[in-house]
This record gives sequence, C-alpha cells and structure tokens, in this order.
Amino acid sequence: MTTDTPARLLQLLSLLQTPREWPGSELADRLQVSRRTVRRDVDRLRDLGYPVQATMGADGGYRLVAGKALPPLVLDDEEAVAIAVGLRAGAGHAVEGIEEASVRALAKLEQVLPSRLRHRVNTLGTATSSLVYGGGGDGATIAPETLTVLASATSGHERLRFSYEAADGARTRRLTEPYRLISAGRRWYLVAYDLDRDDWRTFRVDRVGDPFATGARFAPREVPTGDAAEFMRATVWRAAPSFELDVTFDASAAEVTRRLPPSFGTPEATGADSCRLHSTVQDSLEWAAMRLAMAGVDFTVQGPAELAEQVGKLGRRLTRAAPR
Amino acid sequence: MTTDTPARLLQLLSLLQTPREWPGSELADRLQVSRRTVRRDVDRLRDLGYPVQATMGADGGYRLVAGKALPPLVLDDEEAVAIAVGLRAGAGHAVEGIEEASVRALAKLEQVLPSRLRHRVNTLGTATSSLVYGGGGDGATIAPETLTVLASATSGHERLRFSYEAADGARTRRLTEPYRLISAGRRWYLVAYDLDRDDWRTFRVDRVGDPFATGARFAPREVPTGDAAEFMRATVWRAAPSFELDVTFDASAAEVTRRLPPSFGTPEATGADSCRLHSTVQDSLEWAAMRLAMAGVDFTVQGPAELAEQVGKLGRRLTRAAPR
DNA sequence: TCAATTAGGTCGTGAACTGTCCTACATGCC
DNA sequence: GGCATGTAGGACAGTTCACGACCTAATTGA
Repeated sequence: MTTDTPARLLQLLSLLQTPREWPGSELADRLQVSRRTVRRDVDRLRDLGYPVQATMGADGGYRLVAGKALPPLVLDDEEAVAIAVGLRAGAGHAVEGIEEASVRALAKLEQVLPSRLRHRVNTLGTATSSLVYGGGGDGATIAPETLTVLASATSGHERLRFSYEAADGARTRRLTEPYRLISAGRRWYLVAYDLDRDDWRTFRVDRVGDPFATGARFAPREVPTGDAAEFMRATVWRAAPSFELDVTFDASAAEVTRRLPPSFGTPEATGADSCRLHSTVQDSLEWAAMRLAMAGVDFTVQGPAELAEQVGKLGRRLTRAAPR
Repeated sequence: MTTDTPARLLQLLSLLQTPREWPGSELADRLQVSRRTVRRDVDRLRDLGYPVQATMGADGGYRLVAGKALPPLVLDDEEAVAIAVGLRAGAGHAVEGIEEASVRALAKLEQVLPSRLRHRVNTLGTATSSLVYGGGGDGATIAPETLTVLASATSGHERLRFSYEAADGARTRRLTEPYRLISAGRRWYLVAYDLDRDDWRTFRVDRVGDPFATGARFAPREVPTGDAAEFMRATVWRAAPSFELDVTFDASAAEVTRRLPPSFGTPEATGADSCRLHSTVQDSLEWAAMRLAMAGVDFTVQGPAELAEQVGKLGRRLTRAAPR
C-alpha cells in the first residue's frame, strides 16, 4: 500500500537472511501484501541472482541460500558493531593476503555506520586493540580510524593532509595525493605524491598523525615504476632491518606448525620429537619472542643473539615474578 | 529498459557505498537511465532512510553518508572474505559483550556466502584460528563452523545432532533442541533440551563434535529457570573451578590497564609507579600467565600458588631457551 | 560572469504491479 | 490411501507508478 516495491524487496531480503525458514503466509503477513505477491517477489530475488530455496510440502517455507552472487547484507545494530570491531582488531595485524580488502570493507562500513553505533565501536575497539599486539612490540600501533581515512581518500582520489613523524622524531605537515595503501608484514605503507616536496614518497602509516581528506579531488598521475607496490619496496627496503630466526624445538614439526602463527613458516623435522625453524622476521624481535613463548613447547634459540637476549629478558622477568 | 527498478536501486546503493563521489551524469550513464530518474532514485533511497548527501555546485555529486539506519551492505568478493575471516578470528576469543552478535553476523554471512568464497575463507581461516589462542591454553579451541551451525540451529529452532565428549573422555551422540548459545569468559555454552535424556542440559561447545541441524523444526519449550543464561550459570558453576588472582605491578595503574585485556579488570594504584590487581579467572591459569607475560611490565605474583607455578614454569622454559 | 551541478515541478504514455481467481504438484501425517 | 498444507505459476482486470522530456530555480567554484 504505502510501501513501494523496492522497499518491500529490501525488507524481504532482510527477513530471508535470518537463519530460519519463512512460510509464505507469514511473509505475506509481515509485508502486508498477498501471498501471490510474495511469490512474485521471491521470483524477483531469484532473477537478481539470489537463490531462494523453497522446501515444499507441509510446513515448507523459504530461505536464502548460497548462490553465485553475495546478496546485500542487512545487519542489525549489534551485528554491525561486531563486524566493525572484528575488522578493526584484524585490520592492524593482518591475515596474510587480505589486509587491504579488510580495510576496504571497514572503510565501507564506517562510511555509513550510524553515529550511535560508532560510539559503541570506539569504546569496544580501544579496549580490544591492545589485545592483538598484547601491548608488547615496539609500540607502533595504528589507529583503525587512520587506516580507514587513508583508504577512503585513496580510493576516492581525494587529497590528504596529515602530520608525519620522521625517523628523527620531527613532525611535519604534509599535503599529498594518495595512491595506494599497502600492507607488508606487520607494517602499513602509503604511496603518495607529496605536493609540498613535489615528488613521490612512501609513508609509514604508523607515523601518520591526524589524517583527513580535504575533499578536493585530483586527477591521478602515473606512478614512477608503474606499480605502487614496487615503488614502495624500492624505497623501503634499504631502511628496514630484518632478522634471520633460527630456533630448535623439542616437539614434532607438525605440533610446532600448529602452535605458531603461519607467518613463521614451517620447521623442518630433525627427529620424531624435534625440529628446526628458519624464518625471517620483519623488525621486531620482541614480538617474535612473545610468539615463541606462547607456543607452549620447549625450544632453544640458536640465533640471532638479539632474539636470545629478548627471550632471556622475558624469562628472567617471569622468574622474578614467581615467588619460589 | 530491461532492468527493473528494484535491481537498479540495489545497484545504485552499491555504487554509492564506494567511498567516492558520483556525479549524477555518471550514475545515469552506468544505470542506463536518464538523469531525472537518477534524481528520483536518490529520493527513493532517502525515503528509505539512507541519507544520500549531495554536494552542489560545479563538480558536485552524490555519496552515501551515515544516517539513522544502516543500509544493506553490498560487498565484493574480497571484502566478504575479509569480514568472514575477521569474524572467525574474533568469534573464538570474543570481545567482551558482543560475542553472540559476532557469531550471529558470521552465521548470517556464511549462510549466503558463495561456495567459491567459502573455500577461500576456510584456507585463510584455519591458518589464522591458532593465532588468537597462540596455540597455548588448554587446547579447548572451537571451530568457527561449530559455532555458526549451533547459532543457526538455535535461532532457526531446528533440532541439532552432535557428539559430545564427557569429562571422562567418553563420546556419546546427542539429539537436542537448542535454545541459547552463550559466551562466558573464554568458554561457550549451549543450553539445550536433550531428547534422549529427556531433560535440560548445558553443553560445553568445545566438547561438541560434528554438529548438524537435522532440518526438523520444534516448538520452543519453557526453559527451567525462565532464563537460559541463569540455567547455564546454575549448572556450570559447581563444576568450573575459578581462581582469585592477586598480582602487583611495577608500573602505573593506567599503564597496566592499557596493556592487559579488559576482562582482567582494573588494578588499584598503590603508588605512582606501582599497582595491585585483584581479579577472578575462569579456569585456565596457563592462559592468565601468558597474558601477564605479554603485558611487558615487571610484576610479582602474590597468589594463588598455582599461578606462580605457571609463571615460574614459563620463565624457566624461556631461560633455558636463551643460551647465555 | 559563466559553467556545471543538484533540486524539483508537470505532463503524457506505457509498462508494471497487485489482488483474485484458477490448476498442478510436492510432502508429511493420520 | 486420503487429506491438509505448503509451493509454483498462468490469466485477467484495474490501478498505479515509473520513465523521459522539458522546464525553472538554487548553489558553488573558477
């Protein structure tokens, strides 16, 4: 009656996303239309590529099942908050290959998230963000807001203003045209054209402060090496130290693989109950020491010396903490 | 022409969710309709409660902004995978108050996730799931699939069949009517009516194996105490041991709060650079020891003795691991 | 000032939507 | 084997609504 067809279709979609079965009569009742129209609407959804499965016979009904295309997700408040918090927690530490998509999804969600929910996400999110890094590491945590602002500006071709902290601690203001946001290991980088310096730069996102999009759009230039990721690697490689891990474990290779994060790679077996791991770690050995400690198996650091130092330091701290 | 109005509205919604501005002419071009119709469609979206902001003047355009209601999210493949993986990672360890919503959202997403994406989620997800618990703890990890199956069956009022491992290790098959899935601390519980035993039971989800919904729907009975959560507490409380933590830190209360997970509560300051924490821990002290180690500040275990033992054990292991 | 954009009114044509019939078919229960 | 209850879908009539074309007003940046 008063509600037009598109609105009704959206409402139907939201009802069908509930994990239960809906008999046509109940849908007709909820949508305030005849049963015939419900059947027609279901047909329309199927035409759109969202397969609605109908179980026939007595106490049959409709339910939305997996198809070729993902239907628009209709979320209630709590679910939206849960997703936002989950993505924020995951945005920082990354899941090996989907970091950029994760940030894109977060930016998309936060763009339309009602402000009352935004507050809840903020309070829950800050309580959680430390959970991922465990408060350890080198303190180079990134605010999820920063990532989403950068992602939005990048894909919207909007100029970006922020303050940047150089390696010597000096802060400068920058006006840039952002091109690509890249996640590499535990770090995020922004490849952008610096309008003040009049040249291309790679920025470490954890050193970016108070970013905001000016609203002015820009016409994309050509990236120097043709590929932003390549440019990032070329400019960053010389600066970032990396360490070659060498650790032996008193447990089977399978056991160790299961208990370590996948980014560590797989150890080679040196016996039924022992194995040896060679791996490359970005730049924070404190983080590596934590992960090794959390594995819950006996191990010995063969190298480098810096890692042994970190592990020893942590061990002494714990020994001190426990009264005999 | 060939595409009807509802489909076009959905497409428009998906375009506007991209974090950029769309001039009306481009939208008209993409949607294959006149500019007038685009304006009408935008009006329709606004009527539906999704505020489309238009910037006037030269190089103006439309973009979707935060409003009162959350619009249906239109995600591309990668974003959907990112969200699913993020939720899976978060589903197990929980974020203090939104665990149930998180699982609900995951169930909703997985219900309609195309199978090709499901595979990607599985491969990425298994690599990640161990990340949260770090492989430590008592090994009582829960497969995200288990949680989503239980959640779907619970909210869909479908009978549930699964195998259950009792405390003595014996596995039995159960046919149940699930009523509520509850997250308490690090554990998940399912309150259900056991059709074989003909009585109400609380199941620990980490001991549930191979759950699947039979498809048969059931009419809800009344939960014994009136509230499922209360029933869960009543049945579980006597079995689960809990410990009273007492730890002093050589750091400010604010610092310690920031570096510990929120479930630990807040310590009381005993000086400018020292504080004391009293807290109750569910049942795994190994986990508590890990979290304390990850805080990165000096501390001393005052009690209980079991915690001191765990911390000491971990400390000795690390000291052994580091060659002097 | 000019150009480019959103905003919105009106009108006529034609398509599309809805409800009310109708029949066919599948399933579970008695 | 019936019977109740559900989906599937065709035909039809009346109404509504969606679309494009054309118009004017208002806003903004160069």
